[in-house]
Amino acid sequence: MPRKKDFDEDELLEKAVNLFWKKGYHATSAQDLVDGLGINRSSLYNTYTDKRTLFTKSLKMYQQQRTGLMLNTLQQSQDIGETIKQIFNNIIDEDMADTMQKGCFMVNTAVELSGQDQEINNIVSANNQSVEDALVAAIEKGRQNGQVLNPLTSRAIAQFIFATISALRVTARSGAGRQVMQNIADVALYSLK
Amino acid sequence: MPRKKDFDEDELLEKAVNLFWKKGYHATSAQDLVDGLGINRSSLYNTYTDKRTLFTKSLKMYQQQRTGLMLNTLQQSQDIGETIKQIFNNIIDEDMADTMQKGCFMVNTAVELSGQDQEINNIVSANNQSVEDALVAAIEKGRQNGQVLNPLTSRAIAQFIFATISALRVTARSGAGRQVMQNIADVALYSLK
DNA sequence: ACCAATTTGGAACGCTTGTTTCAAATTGGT
DNA sequence: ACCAATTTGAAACAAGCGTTCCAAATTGGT
Repeated sequence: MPRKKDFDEDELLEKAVNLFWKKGYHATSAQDLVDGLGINRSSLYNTYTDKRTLFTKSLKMYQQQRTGLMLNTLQQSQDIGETIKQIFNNIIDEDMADTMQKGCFMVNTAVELSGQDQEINNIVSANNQSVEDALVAAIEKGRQNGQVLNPLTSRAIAQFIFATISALRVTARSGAGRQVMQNIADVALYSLK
Repeated sequence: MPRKKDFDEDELLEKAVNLFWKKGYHATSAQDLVDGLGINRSSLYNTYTDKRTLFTKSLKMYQQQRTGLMLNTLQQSQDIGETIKQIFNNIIDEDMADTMQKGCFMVNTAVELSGQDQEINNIVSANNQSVEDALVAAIEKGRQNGQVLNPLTSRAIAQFIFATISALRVTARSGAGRQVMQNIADVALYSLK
């Protein structure tokens, strides 16, 4: 049998995530990837097929990790107000800790590519839908426990919360400071009361 | 004296806006611009210097037109709730009428480039600030007229409204339908009550 | 009608893009 | 120790990128 790869595929995929996340698909060149992953061109191409496939794999890995965390948080929610506040705070802390202002890989990709690439549009849409559905379930549960007084539908509120999350991450990517982020989250939370 | 240009610079600039708006900076090639504007390469380069300059001019034109309209609307506001609702509805109508799902040129650009290009970052930041300030003024006025019960600061609310506008346009760019857009706007408006 | 200024068209530039090729190096199994 | 499979490195690929060049065409002013 042959020799084994002397690098870890997933570890490299994580590096690819960060490269694409920072500069987007078009602005990240094959050379950037070779340099950033620290492997040879050949290895890159015979491991990940091509740039687009590597991008797709990167996006899927990101989605599983990040969205997975959020779905868990929502499923374990006991107090919907606290849960949403916690989600907002996590986002704010993460974005403020990121010196590269990367924002959200999923949102960035949606803006850059979802109008021009059907497969990527599907990944983005499926992700949005799963988060939205988890939000609906958590809000519905909170409503039954008397935690939600807002008379609008749970789905409408869920779509609003999701939109606010997107907005926070676009805001962070544009270089806003913590106070702005906190203000947006505070006003959004106020609307749930 | 020499012959005059046989095309209108601003008219062509508007075409450039639409091209960059649709596909973004990196994905719009010089060839796309030549085809889309319908002029020769030479004319393009000796009129607009280069691709980056053309992009910058396009972005500034968009900013003056769109933001100008919004600032006017806000300055003439008599009922802040109605004004915000009207702004949201205009955005929804415009986005739903756009078969190309272009979203907002300013938001798209912020996501694609503002982290990597200082000059463009400045244009985006200045734009955001002017809209935010106009929102603060209009909210402040509404507050004095008893139209705003929300106890949070006018600036916080302004930043939230601006974020919601961004979110609406990212949502539209991702391909969402009218109902989703309307739901987001409805919940956001509820928070002003 | 002519001159001078400017635009125009088309070819060509050098460079970077994403991708492929292939021989050499490496390694596990027998 | 050898074979077979696989990875690796470096060079090369064609295609497309943004940009420049220059001769030809066009036009206003005198």
